[in-house]
Amino acid sequence: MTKTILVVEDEKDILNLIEWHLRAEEYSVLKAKDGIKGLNLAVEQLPDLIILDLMLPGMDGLQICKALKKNQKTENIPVVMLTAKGEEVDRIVGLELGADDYMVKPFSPRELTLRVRAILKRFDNKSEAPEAVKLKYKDLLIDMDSYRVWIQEKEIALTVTEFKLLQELLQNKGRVRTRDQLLDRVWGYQFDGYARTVDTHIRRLRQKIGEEYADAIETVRGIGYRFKE
Amino acid sequence: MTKTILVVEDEKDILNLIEWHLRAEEYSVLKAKDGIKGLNLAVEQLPDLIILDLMLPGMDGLQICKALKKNQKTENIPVVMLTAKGEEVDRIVGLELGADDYMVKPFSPRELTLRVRAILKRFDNKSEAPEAVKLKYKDLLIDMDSYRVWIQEKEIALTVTEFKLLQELLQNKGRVRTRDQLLDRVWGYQFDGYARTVDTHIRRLRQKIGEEYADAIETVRGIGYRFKE
DNA sequence: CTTGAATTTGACGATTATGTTACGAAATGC
DNA sequence: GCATTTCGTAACATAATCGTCAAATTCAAG
Repeated sequence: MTKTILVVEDEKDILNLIEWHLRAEEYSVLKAKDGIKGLNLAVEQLPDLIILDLMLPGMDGLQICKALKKNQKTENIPVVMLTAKGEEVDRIVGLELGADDYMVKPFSPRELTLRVRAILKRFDNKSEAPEAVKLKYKDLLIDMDSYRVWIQEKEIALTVTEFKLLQELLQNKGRVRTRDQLLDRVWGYQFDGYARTVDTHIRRLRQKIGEEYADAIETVRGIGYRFKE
Repeated sequence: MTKTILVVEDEKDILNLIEWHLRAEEYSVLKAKDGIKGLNLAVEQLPDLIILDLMLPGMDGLQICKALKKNQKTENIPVVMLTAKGEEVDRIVGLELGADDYMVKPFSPRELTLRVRAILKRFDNKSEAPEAVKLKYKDLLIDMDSYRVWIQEKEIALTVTEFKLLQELLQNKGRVRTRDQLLDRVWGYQFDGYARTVDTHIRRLRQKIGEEYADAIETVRGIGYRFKE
């Protein structure tokens, strides 16, 4: 679970400094001193994050970034761009080309590690979502990307609430979700409505998906609902 | 079971406002007006949640947070950081240092109490979840996640009360539970029914799980019941 | 073996949780 | 800005579950 970070930087001292601080934070570090090597390493090792100097021999940071974002394998790896003071004009360009953050040299080690941690956390969450974009139960298929549902190839029109409810139940197939849990996760914790609201939506959902699948949403009396395993 | 919340905030008005709203929600409130006192109170009283202003005299929110997370006794207490608008830069830092949520002033009382409730719930679940979710005795298997019970792969339909009763006995395999204990733990301490009620449910339970397993629930005359080791 | 207490058992009415439908308000789309 | 959809709530219907009671049975002690 320890994260790997690729650092592409031609100035040896800075490279080592960064490496040292990242290792202190228990990250695994890969190093490259020019753009070509950096790009190759990135594709081979698929690190969890890439720190990229803007000015590089061989192939500069912008080009590498562009290349990374074009490659399906690497397009989702977050990139932090390092720029020297005075290169500020290029900031926007760098971000537009797909970099996810930047830092202006000189930066403090503390700033670096905080930034890295923050970005990794952000992308962790991101990558959790796309994990399962599609859920299935028998011939019922739901696509979390497009918020659509099919039963035997035929699309079923669900409202957003119904969709989320179905998704939440299906995602936890076999586990009972209490009404409170469902309210929290489908409606959001800021909603303070009645638990009966859940019932009503369960009812509508069941109606729309037809008897066979309606029965798959089991009522656990006194607790809540559960999608049949 | 009423939760205690420590509020560390130097502005008297805000402190009282927060206190008032939390009390309205039946929380027990501790107050501190500077960081040092806050930290001491936290360690002494071990509240269930700490609301921490970022800007404080004596010792600022970040330092306190850091200190709390270093102390084994307090490291698992959730912290909500309060930041004034414009201090947003510190958000990440605050969260990185272990705060579990933050709120930007000014916030509405409603937002506060909802947030508090959500966080407490989240942490409640955390400490409950890692418990064993499955119990076994011979070919009898119970799954606390789905509230289901099987005997030799065949599912047995139990009501929630029966399920909890079985679970309670099985969890304390070999130990005798008095009827009063069972009433407390299965029905809840607020229930004031007769001990005979337990008998009836034991009866129904025994009936449903079949002779072999019925016999595993032993009657300890004059005391209560015990699940055979 | 007798006896009283404890437990088992079955029945029943009460209670409670959920299903169902309807309706007005809010959100959404055109 | 109007028409339509979607939502949350309430009210009622239905069904599952419960707690209590009382009679039957078992148990243990003498």
